[in-house]
Amino acid sequence: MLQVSYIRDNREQVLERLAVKNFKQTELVDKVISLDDQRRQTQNRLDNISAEANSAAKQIGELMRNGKKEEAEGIKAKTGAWKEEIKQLGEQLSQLEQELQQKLVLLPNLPHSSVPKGLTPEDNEVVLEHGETPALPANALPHWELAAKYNLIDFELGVKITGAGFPVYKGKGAKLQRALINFFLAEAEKAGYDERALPLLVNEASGFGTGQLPDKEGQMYYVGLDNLYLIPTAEVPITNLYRDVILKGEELPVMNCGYTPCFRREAGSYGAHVRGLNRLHQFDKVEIVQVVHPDKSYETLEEMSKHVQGLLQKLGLPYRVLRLCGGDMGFASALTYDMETWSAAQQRWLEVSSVSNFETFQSNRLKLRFRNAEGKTQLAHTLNGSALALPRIVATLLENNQTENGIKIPEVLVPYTGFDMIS
RNA sequence: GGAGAGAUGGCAGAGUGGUCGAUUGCGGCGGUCUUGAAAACCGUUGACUGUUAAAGGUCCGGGGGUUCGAAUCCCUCUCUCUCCGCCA
Repeated sequence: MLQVSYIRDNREQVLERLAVKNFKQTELVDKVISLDDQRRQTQNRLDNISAEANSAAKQIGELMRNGKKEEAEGIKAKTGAWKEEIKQLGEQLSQLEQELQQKLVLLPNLPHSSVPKGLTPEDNEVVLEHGETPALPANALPHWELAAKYNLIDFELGVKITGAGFPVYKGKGAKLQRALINFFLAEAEKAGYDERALPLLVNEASGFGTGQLPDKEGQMYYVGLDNLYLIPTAEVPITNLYRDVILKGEELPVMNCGYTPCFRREAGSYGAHVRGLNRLHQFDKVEIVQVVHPDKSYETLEEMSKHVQGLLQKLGLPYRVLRLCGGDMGFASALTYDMETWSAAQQRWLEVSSVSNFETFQSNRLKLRFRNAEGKTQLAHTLNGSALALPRIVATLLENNQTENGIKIPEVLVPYTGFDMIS
């Protein structure tokens, strides 16, 4: 959520930046400003009358105590008019505040100045490519066939238990999952992230804090009986740990990581591009989150991107880094890097991580502040990234590392899997 | 699922109609003392809004009501805790 004071002071710039994000409802900006004007005016009138009423009430109290009942009655008679007006202004005020809030949550975050213009994934900027595309044997298979051939994943069993998009991992397939999770967590810990094990169901306030609610509830599974949502990413519970918190300056940066399953409804997706592990309703992911000083957040974003790239390098996967264009970015993000690995058998790039700086967009919703050098409270910046999401990593690992004799496990994983070959 | 209790400042915990944004303790910060530290003592210490700065306004779980005046009385919702039951 953008800060109203910022919108007021930087109207032109806000409109310009929203255009980069391809945001059309620019009239909302002026609507917000005019609603805020009305809000301020009403607040001001209410404050003045309240001040009068307060002092009258005090006087009455004083007079009563001194036994001057008649004088007190005299003042009492004058208070009736205020009462009605205070009530009316109060109602107006909360009405205006509500309307303002409703408009405000519709505005996406402003993109950073380095964000390229553009509408579709084609307009994303390739920042770098790393690693060689592996040469596969002539009879190379896509991962879903490899998974069946080596008995690693059973998609049909998942359908029986739950439905499409909920695979069952078996044997070495299951072990590989566990190994990847442990490897990612160990790497995150080495990089300074403190692990959290988290609730997988969150309440409405948490959904609002990170920007999933309102408006994107269709992407989450909802447990209506208890009014809770299954998390689409660990970002939600981790970042919300700091909701309504004022951190000490020296507590920054906060660095947390966590492994969770993630649940996404992905309504309406179907077809070949979602086959196998390419897109699931439930998948495993290790997430990294940082809460940092506003001066440091872009430095931090680069550092987080480097961390994710380090993981891909250690796994020996060819990858590229994209700077997302305005049209392809998330609602809450100011700058996002996507990391994609090359899936050799499918001959396509698969997104395995997304690292974003939200600046104050989330912290404003979360009321996540820190005490700055002047001792005043200030909104902190929040960032997060996948480090990493498992299914597409598994897909590329299987495809890229297939040989005549089976699938080779990257050396760094062997201590975690206990085997170096799937055959 | 049944019964009961409760929700107040970073924490603990007073406050049952007026001078209460709120006693006190702990914690935090600053100081005195000390070679240094601890102890002791003194001072200070909520958030939001508003303003050049002030003044002023709002906030004692959320919403509504009574009253000139509500942390305090009434209604309602939500949440938490304890005991019993069930259970990993």
